[in-house]
Amino acid sequence: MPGSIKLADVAKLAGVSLGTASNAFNRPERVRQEVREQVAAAARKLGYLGPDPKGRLLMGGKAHAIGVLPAGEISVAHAINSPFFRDFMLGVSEICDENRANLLIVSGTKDRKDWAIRNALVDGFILGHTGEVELVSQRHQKVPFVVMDVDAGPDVSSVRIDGRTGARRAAEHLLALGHRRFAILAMSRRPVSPIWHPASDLSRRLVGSFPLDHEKLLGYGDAFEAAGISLDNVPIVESHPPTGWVEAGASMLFERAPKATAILAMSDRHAVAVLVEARRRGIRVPRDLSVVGFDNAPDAVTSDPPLTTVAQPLVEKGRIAARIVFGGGPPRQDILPVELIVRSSTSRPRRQS
Amino acid sequence: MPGSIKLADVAKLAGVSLGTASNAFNRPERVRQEVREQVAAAARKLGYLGPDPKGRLLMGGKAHAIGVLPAGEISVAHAINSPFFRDFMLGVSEICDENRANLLIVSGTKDRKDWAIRNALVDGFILGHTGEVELVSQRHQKVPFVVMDVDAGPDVSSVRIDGRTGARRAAEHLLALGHRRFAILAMSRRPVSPIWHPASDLSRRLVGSFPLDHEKLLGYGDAFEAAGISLDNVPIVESHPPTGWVEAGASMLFERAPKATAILAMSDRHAVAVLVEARRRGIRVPRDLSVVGFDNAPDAVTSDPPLTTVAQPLVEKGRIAARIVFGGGPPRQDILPVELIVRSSTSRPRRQS
DNA sequence: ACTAATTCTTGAAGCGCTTCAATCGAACTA
DNA sequence: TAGTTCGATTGAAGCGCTTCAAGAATTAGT
Repeated sequence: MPGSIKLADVAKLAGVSLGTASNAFNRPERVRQEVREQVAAAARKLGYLGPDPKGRLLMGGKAHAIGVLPAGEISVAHAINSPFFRDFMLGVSEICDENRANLLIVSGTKDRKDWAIRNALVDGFILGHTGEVELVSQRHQKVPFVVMDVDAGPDVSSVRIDGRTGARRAAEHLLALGHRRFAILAMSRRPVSPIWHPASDLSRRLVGSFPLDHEKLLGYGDAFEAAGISLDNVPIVESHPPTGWVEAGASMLFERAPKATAILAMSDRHAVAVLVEARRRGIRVPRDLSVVGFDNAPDAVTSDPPLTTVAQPLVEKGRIAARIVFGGGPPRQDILPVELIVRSSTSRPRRQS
Repeated sequence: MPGSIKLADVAKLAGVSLGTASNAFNRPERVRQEVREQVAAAARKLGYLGPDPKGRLLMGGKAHAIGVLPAGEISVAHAINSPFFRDFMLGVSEICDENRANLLIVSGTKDRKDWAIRNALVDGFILGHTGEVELVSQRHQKVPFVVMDVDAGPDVSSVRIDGRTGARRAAEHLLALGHRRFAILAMSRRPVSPIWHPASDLSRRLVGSFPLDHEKLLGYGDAFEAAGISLDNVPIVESHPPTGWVEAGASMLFERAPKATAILAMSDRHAVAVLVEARRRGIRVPRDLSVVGFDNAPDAVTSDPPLTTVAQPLVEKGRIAARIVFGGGPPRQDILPVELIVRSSTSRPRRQS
């Protein structure tokens, strides 16, 4: 509404100065009771609901909100739809509640994120693992922020997990069960259709991945190597969960790597896709095929069969990240532990090798 | 950072006026290429990332975000955890993405909501069905808003469902199957332990409910009446889902209304709690007990057995609400259709009456 | 070459509020 | 009564940016 009442109007009607009116609202104790009531009365009469936050903000005020940018180029809708994100946000929102702050979810492609980082009205940011460009620009921002799942150096707070160890545990588990023929369903962070990587130089393997995804690959490799298997001989399919192409990725895996007895999936979302696709093809898990996921997202428990997976403390991760943003202390780098959780999607292979 | 660079600094270094510098960023076409580059260069040199949104905001700018206040007194964490809310938010976020806006989730108790409504930096609000006090104060706000699931009169936009009809369909379905002994697990919006309503005056039945919940009660009543049953003789337990007391509510229902052959649950969350509690007690659904939910939230499909429920178009509801906020047209009141979906949680009662 | 029509820039006036040094008054000494 | 105190007000100076009328520079028109 144009010409809406402002604090000045209230002050005038109450017969006090602007400053006093402001105090009446924000520091009542500094204003005589009588005057306070006059101001309140004037406000009521004019239908004034209190100082406009826009004005307050400018003068060094807080926005009472922190922003979260999900990882990768995904929409808010996709983010909310992801069990991983949801658990993470649970932790974040818990701390927001504690700090009486709101939660702003920002999304979209890189361009849009850059824009958002500069324009969002928040007191701090939690950045889903994001490229260096954004990091650099962040440096100059005056709001605290934390990056997830990537080491951005000692000047930047980050919270991540030991992905390499986690992935190694997953592969070791399968090796211990006797598996020797593997396939990997890898994470892509870009919205493209599944990519088949038959056997090639490691460094050129994942095209749409983030550092964490590479770490996982290395972790699988660590375990393989100890067992005398070369990661370079393990087929890989890379696929992007939010767009729903992950089922196609699982399908591609079955088509092109039919001899694998065990599949290492870089997320539970990927693993569930394998489960679904396996059932569609009449392949029984874990009898005919073992599958191990990553994250221990909520759907790892509800899937059929429940997933053997590498658990990361998603909720706690959210809490820590949010605390860092609110706390605003010196930069710190947290690395959270991971843990293999064995459920029912893995077993010995039917016939050795 | 105190003393951080501002637009004025950039302007000075570039040797142009403040106004021109502003235009260089916001309306590049109005500035000569050469000058534009000077400004850009100056900005780069100073590490200036573009106009601070706080300043922009004041001069009638947009916050590029809309706020969502979940219904009832719940935390952001609880809200995110609710499948109902998630589906709804999916629709909202879709429209936010379209409008390149962010999504602010506000939560908490009434006090905090009032505060948030006045202070959140957003261009509009979606209010989970909320009491009149908040409505009234909203009237004076200058941002567009829409209320969910409650008719707030012709001056206020609202989106709701025909809860009464939906509830009637649910009860009619059970009646048609031959059920005569019912119990209702009702919705409470307040974080209190379950409340037992044996048989009393209708108007005093639900203590922590919202209008929609009352509508549902009336809908059940409509069906009962047509079958010669009085709603007043149907036992009711009222419970609050977010706090986890809903399982206790289901349990209370089994304790105090052991003879019911069918349970009408006001949400799928309630219905699932009944399912869980039934299994715990060795009561088989639908053989020994029929259960019908409400909402058709995601978990209605994944529950065991899948729920017979009254579907409401949750995602679409979110879309419509968000469009109203962004569209900002004249107030409108939408009523969305509901539809009974029969799955496997209902069947004929084992022995008549 | 000179005026008319354009395109660019400028400077100043806010946007709505908070802050803070300075002022005012009244209650309190001595 | 004059001199202190101390809390309650005031007034003006911003916060960082956008806007807009008005002026300057450039281009077009004849």
